[in-house]
Amino acid sequence: MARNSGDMFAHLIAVVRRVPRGKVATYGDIAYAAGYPGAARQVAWALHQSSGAPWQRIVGAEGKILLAAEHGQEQRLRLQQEGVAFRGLRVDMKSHRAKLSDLRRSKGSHA
DNA sequence: GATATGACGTCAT
DNA sequence: CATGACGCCATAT
Repeated sequence: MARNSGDMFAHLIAVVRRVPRGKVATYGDIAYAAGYPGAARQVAWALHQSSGAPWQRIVGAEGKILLAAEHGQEQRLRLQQEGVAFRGLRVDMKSHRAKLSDLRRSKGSHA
């Protein structure tokens, strides 16, 4: 089976869209949860290519915002508006990092 | 097909 | 914590 990049982006974006409001995920987490460990860079590409996805909820490792200055400012503002708390220049991942088990597929644990 | 680039991640210094 | 280096993978030229 081919697994073309088109499928890859679709899966990546699907996972991105699963990140709940008020929470965030890292590029690596998205790639891993989508089934493409190591494709963290492609997550960024997927966000470029797609529109409508909650790009603001995707941050770098340790909750660091990687976007360029102005866009980074916008991302931070948007996250704060969603209720995400910051710790210096990073998101308070300790409280706002989405769980991989929550991103993998809906369903999941049922209690 | 090769080289350079990028909203990455981890490790070493 | 900042910088440099390497690994990873798709895109642009």
